[in-house]
Amino acid sequence: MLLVKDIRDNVATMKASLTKRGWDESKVAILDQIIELDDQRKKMQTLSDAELSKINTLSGEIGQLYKSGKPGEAEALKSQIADIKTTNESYVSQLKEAEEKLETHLLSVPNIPHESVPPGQTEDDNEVYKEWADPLPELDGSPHWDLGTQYNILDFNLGNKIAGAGFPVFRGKGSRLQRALINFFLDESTSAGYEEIVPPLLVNEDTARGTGQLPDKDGQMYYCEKDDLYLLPTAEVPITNIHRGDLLNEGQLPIKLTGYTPCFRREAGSYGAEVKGLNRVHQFDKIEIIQVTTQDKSYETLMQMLNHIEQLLIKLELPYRILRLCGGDLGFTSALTFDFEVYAAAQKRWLEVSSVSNFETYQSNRLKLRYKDQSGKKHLAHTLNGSALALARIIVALLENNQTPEGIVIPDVLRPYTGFDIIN
RNA sequence: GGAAGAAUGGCAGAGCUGGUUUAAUGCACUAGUCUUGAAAACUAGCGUACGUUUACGCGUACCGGGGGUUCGAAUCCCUCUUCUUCCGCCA
Repeated sequence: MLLVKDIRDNVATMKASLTKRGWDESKVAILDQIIELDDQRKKMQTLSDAELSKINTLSGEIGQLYKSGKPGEAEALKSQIADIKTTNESYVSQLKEAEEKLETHLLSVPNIPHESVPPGQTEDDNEVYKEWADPLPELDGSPHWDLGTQYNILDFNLGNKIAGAGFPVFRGKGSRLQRALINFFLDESTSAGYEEIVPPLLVNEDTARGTGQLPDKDGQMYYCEKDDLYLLPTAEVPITNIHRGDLLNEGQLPIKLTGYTPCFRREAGSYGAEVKGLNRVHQFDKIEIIQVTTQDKSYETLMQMLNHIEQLLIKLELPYRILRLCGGDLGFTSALTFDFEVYAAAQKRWLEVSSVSNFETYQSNRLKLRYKDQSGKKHLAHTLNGSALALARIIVALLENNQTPEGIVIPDVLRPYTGFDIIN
């Protein structure tokens, strides 16, 4: 959520930046409405406060009058208060109305794109930030869904039977590969200084609101109505909320957290090759890295995280490229996002395996996550997160790219974790 | 799942038979005095948010969350949440 103060100070530049998300003149006018609503809110609060102040003063006098045995005069003051209350009720209802509208308006405005974000509507307009320099692997191998069946490591029909489409079952060496990747990624995170967290997999409404999944992505989360809990779509949600409401000292920053969780996504409306096999599923495993930083360090931190993720792909020996998302493809809450894609050689397509974002103060404003600088002044923190990495599609690339007539070759770096060097 | 009790500022802990509570007191913290320095002692300061003011300041709200009674609520009532203790169940 944006801050009204920032909107007031930078209306013109914010409007210009929002056009990168494809917002036109009529849409950016909401910023003017927000300022007007805030004016209204302030006006009504001032009026209401004045009435409440009168009531407080008179109530004190009534107390004194009763004490000094003048109940008659006290009664007279009571009737005065009744009138003041009537006046105040009108102010309060106008105040509440302005506050509610202001909140609704603010929630409907996405984060302001960073200056480096390219304009554009769709993923085709994303900027290739780093291209894969070597030639891409060329092979006439099987797609991963066939390999999964061939080696009996991945079973989609079984998933259908137990849960439904989009819930794959791993077995045997497939399961072990999964566990190996989780442990490898977590070890890499923790040795880079991230504290490992095992969070709850179900979260309450306040938590989902804190990181911005609510109200924006309501339909994407699984929801347990009886208990009013949401299955998490990403570990970002519970882990970033660890510091919701906190006032930290600058010395405690940066806070670096990591965690492995399954992720649950309802993911409406796609078809064909896009969702075939493991390309898009309702449940997948992901290791997330999260940082909370001071305002001046966050972009430096973003590049650090980008580098961390890049090293993982290099160690796994997978062809990858890095995209800088254009305004139209940028997530609602993000100011700047880089996507990592790996090349799946059999499908001959790029698959997104990581997304690294700087949310600046957009999340911390809702989270009320602040820090005190050395002079004691309070600032909203900057929050960042990235996948390091998402498993399902990494497995796709490993299976498809590393297939040989003898079997699927496991990259060196994973062998201590799998305990085998080939799946056959 | 059942019963009883509890939730107050960074921490501890009064207030809880409704009206100088602008939430006592202690600890912690910050600044100063003293000291070669430190400790101790002493003095002063010390919650959050919103509004208002050039500024000093002033106003309003906040005692787990929400609602109610009242001229007036930390205090009374309702409700939800969490914690503690006991019982039941259980990996």
